[in-house]
Amino acid sequence: MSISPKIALLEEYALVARALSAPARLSLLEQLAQGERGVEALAEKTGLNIANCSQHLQQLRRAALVTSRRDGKAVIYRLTDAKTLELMDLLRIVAERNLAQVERILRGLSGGEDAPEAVSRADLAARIAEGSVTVLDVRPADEFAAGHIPGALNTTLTELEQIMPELDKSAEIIAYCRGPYCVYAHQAVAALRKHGFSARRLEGGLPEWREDGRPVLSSHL
Amino acid sequence: MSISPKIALLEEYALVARALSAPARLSLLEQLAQGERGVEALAEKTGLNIANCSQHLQQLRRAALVTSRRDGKAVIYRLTDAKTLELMDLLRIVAERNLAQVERILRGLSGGEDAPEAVSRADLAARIAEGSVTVLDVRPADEFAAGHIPGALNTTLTELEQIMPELDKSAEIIAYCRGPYCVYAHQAVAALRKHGFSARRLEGGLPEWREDGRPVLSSHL
DNA sequence: ATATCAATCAAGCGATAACTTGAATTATAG
DNA sequence: CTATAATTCAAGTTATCGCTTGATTGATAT
Repeated sequence: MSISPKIALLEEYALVARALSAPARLSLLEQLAQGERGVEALAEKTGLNIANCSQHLQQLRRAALVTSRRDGKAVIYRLTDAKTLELMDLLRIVAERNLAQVERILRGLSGGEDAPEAVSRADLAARIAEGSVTVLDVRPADEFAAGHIPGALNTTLTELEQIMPELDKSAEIIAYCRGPYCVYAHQAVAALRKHGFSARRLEGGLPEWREDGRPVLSSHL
Repeated sequence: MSISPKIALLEEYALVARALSAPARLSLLEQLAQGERGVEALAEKTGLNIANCSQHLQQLRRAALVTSRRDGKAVIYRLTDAKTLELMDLLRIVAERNLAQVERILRGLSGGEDAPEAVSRADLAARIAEGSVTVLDVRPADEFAAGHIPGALNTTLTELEQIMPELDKSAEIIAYCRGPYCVYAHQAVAALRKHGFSARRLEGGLPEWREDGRPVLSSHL
């Protein structure tokens, strides 16, 4: 005898939520938000064992949050559509608004200082146009190469201190990274402010910037 | 040694998703979307054991999707804010758009027939104003009493066939129930159409209608 | 205070999930 | 056709989840 359609529906909705309920899978989704990737590349970026990574990706696929295609012997995964991003974002918003623990972690990232408000993407676009900001891309070099905001400077957190002397102290620095789940920009802003720079974080990251239809530059194809 | 803040953040986001990953909890949220309730009432409506129900509610509270207050010896739960509804809705949208299984279930609810498009709440409001529709509330009587669309007729699915003769065949019937997770309206529309009525489903349910700021009538306070 | 009712806590059971390891597929290259 | 590389499958272990049962807490009413 079949279970009630009501329960069957709820099971399906729950399946989608369950796919989002493991940190490892959220991490994979964050990577995929940057662009499509193969299993091996995703495993390396997220620090997962390859078989394990593949299994997580299959769960995401079952929940229809990602899709895959074959390219030779590789299988390339990507986000199904913008709704996946919306879900991730809403999840984060609810957690940030209501969970004390999240606030504590974010405060910790900012070195105890009060972090300034993030800059909206529209504001950044306007300020880039008038040339009054330095844009800092705080992601690994390969992700920067795959696509970044035109005119952005690329640095990792560890290199940041070394290149600080070269930065223009008179212009405000806007840092961004992979997106709302990524903490690099938070940490970069904290480090810069500690050294006397005027710095803020971009709201969202490259995926959101791209989603807005704003220009993205790739170093090599 | 503490884990990285990055992972800690993802754990928190995952906690919210996990709270949404059990059909029982989605069912509780659906009930709470109707209005605040005590544990016992929720247990009865969802068919859960009381202790079990309490535990599920606590998980929802840990994820900040619901809040609770004491009222005498009772503990009253309610949705934290509209974001919780948004999350539930987005979950449903992703599942409906991308999961074949969901489509199959929904088609089954409509008795194999092609179900007509749902009516938007704005359209219904306009048509109520001009008096050209019969509004049907397909929820249990107690929920109807607690709040319903003014002018709506209340019936359960089982009683529907008996009251059909009293219904105006010339006016279109718009059925609604608890909301997008609820299947009563789907089933009522299917039954009505099978009997030759012109019937459609309201998009969303009473919680969404109320959220829009539209009038809601309670039979007793 | 004691009794009562609503809700929560605590312990135990079966089922499921995450991760690891090693084998099996699938598509290309030689 | 065989070899190789990328991915998936399968099996096993440990941990966690959902549910049940019985005891406990917290707030009223007698």
